[in-house]
Amino acid sequence: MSKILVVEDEPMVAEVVERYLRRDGHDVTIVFDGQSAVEQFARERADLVILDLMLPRLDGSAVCRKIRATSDVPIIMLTARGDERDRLQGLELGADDYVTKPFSPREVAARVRAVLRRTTPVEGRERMLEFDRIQIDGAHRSVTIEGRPVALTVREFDILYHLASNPSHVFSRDHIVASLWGDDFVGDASTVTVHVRRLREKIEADPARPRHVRTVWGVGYCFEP
Amino acid sequence: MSKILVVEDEPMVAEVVERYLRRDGHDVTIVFDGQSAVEQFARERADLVILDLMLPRLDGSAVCRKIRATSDVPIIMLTARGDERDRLQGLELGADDYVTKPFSPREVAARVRAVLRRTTPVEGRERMLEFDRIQIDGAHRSVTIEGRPVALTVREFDILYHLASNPSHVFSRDHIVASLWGDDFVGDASTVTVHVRRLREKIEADPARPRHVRTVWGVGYCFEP
DNA sequence: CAAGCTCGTAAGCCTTCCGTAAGAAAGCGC
DNA sequence: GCGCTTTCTTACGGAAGGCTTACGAGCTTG
Repeated sequence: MSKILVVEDEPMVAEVVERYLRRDGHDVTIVFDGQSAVEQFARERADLVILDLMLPRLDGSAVCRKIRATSDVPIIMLTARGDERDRLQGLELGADDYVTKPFSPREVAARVRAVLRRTTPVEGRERMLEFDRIQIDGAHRSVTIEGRPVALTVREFDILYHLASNPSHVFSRDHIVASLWGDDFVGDASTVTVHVRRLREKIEADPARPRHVRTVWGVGYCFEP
Repeated sequence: MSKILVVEDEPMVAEVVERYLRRDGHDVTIVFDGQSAVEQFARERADLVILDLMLPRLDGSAVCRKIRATSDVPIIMLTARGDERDRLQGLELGADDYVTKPFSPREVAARVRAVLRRTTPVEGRERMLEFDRIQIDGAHRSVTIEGRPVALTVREFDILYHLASNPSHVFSRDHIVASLWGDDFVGDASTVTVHVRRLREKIEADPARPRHVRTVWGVGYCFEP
């Protein structure tokens, strides 16, 4: 789901938090001191940072400043119990939220969900794509062909929607992989081939001679109304 | 969305709160002392006031009283850390809710949403949703299927109502949790799964093959008339 | 206070989906 | 037509997501 960087010097705390975040499907990286945090963040941008204020080598506020210098990534601070100074410092530095110790890992996970919901904008690309024979409803994630509803899987729908949002434009397999799976997908572009195959099985009258999802030899696929 | 007046003398805090409220689509005005608050409110009525109790020139309780003299606008108090006296004073003065410092901006935003939900009656709320086989009465919170009344629990009804108010629109579990439980719910979205299961048990002819509350794999649930 | 409901959590099962690999077929240049 | 590359097709094991069930806590009711 999202890449989260946890900066916490107490291994036990870090571990518990990690477990909870992983359960929410996040990709978690842990570092135990401030210096490593900055380095790690420079190396690989996270979608959210959980930052303890008390850290060895480089304290939380400094880390926050350094990160803020180059990024608007949401930051959740872990502060000592209700310390007024900490709080002000945190807000001043641009933390998006903070949790005071002692905290429950659940609470942290909940905050993470809330912040992510807030910061990752709801997909605005939920258009309705209508053609003579085929309608693709982005909001409902449903497809009808000649009035008949067709059940597509997540991948199939995403591919169809992607292609159909630019009719007769040719997309390479690599492009499709990058758009739908993300750049960090380690795998073969041939996966797309299989999905297209299954997609055709569902939406084409004759899957062997596709009419809507055409193959452009040596290049990729394109959607024709 | 709504016009909100923030009365807070600490610019940093005010700014963060403002940022959060704006993200929720509100129209935010900030003033830094009590006297200005009263004047500003007289000049332009707000839909909600966020009021620090400790203020220069004219303190929060006085401001609250003055505003209350002419308006029923919802007021959210910001009080010093868990000070019992402050809290009582706040409620006594007619505040609708209060948040104790130190607070997270997210918490304030959540309270604002909650208060607005409470105080501004949403149009179309408590509607009567009628379909061929199912009638859902929002006002009486009752449901009939083929003329036969069905007893649903609070959660079950809320979920059904939520889904049915947008037929064939797909809602993710997370979305449902956020809408019905609120942002500050600490818990698993799988709870929804269980409630849906129980709901189906009551309204579907064959719960294993649901007709009305359909699962959209990898996405969520949707209601079909 | 006992009985009954409702709700949230956890655990195991089951279905569906996904990615890969490998051989078959098709398109291209010659 | 012949080799070569690209795409199609198929099958399969693992993973992910959803379903189901059970249970304890909390609340209400009698």
